[in-house]
Amino acid sequence: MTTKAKPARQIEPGTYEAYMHDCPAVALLSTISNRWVSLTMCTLGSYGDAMRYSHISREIPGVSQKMLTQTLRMLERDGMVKRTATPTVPVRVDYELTPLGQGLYGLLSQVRDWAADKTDEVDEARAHYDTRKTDQ
Amino acid sequence: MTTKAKPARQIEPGTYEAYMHDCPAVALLSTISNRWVSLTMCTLGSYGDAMRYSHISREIPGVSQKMLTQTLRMLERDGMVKRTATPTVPVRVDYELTPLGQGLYGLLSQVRDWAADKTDEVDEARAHYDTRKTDQ
DNA sequence: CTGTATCCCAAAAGATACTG
DNA sequence: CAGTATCTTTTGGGATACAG
Repeated sequence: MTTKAKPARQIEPGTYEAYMHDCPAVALLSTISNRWVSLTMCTLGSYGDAMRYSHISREIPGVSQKMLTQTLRMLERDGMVKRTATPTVPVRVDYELTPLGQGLYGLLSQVRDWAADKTDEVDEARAHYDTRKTDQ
Repeated sequence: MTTKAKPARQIEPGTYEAYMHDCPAVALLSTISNRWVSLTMCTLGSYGDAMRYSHISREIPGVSQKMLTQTLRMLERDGMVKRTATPTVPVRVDYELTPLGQGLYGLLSQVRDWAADKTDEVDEARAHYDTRKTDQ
């Protein structure tokens, strides 16, 4: 039936293959690996306290109201963010990281710091790449 | 990144505000915070050696050749990945992480492991959220 | 103030075909 | 094998209006 030498691939637990084919984990990683998600998590996490909607909005460069609301909803649904609405007039809504969200923030903040630290190095690599491509 | 003119706010260095308004770093963080970027980096990093194009392609669930090529190009340009073409027939191309890329992988792998570990907890949070929203 | 609801466009991504 | 080129579809995301 098959002409392939290896019809069924065995994936050993704990190997690199185990990660990539663990679809639920890949799906969650894909969800986290999103521009507005990481910026929102970093904003809430680095402030370290509950923030009002308008405050978050001001702190994230270029985010639209639609995307911020959408992202906060998703993070709330995933249990990363706790939303607290105070029924004053006008209404006041605060967002803060849950313990789960704080755990993720601990990792994302390292990525953020890495990015800040390596910005120059990456810029140089880009300039070098573009120069080579233009020259030849 | 920001198109609007910002009022001259005073931002103390080292504060949480310093991070979010350091636009080059935010831009780089936004670039990294991408589904195919993180999956590609995790695949290359966890394999720990050079991988052929077709090998990478097989290891990333659902990636199209267009997106994989585009992502690898971007990572190469940013200095994260080294591309080596061997002019055999047919051609053989290998990709591997640079030291810069390995540094980032060290952080992304932790995010990946976190995602694998917290998948169940996130699923529960989603189920709880959806139940509450349906009931009321 | 904090949203929700539309409309709409641009960009991202998938599918397919073709090539060195 | 490892792409490139082109086309189509889908999604992301901005603008606007409006409501609790």
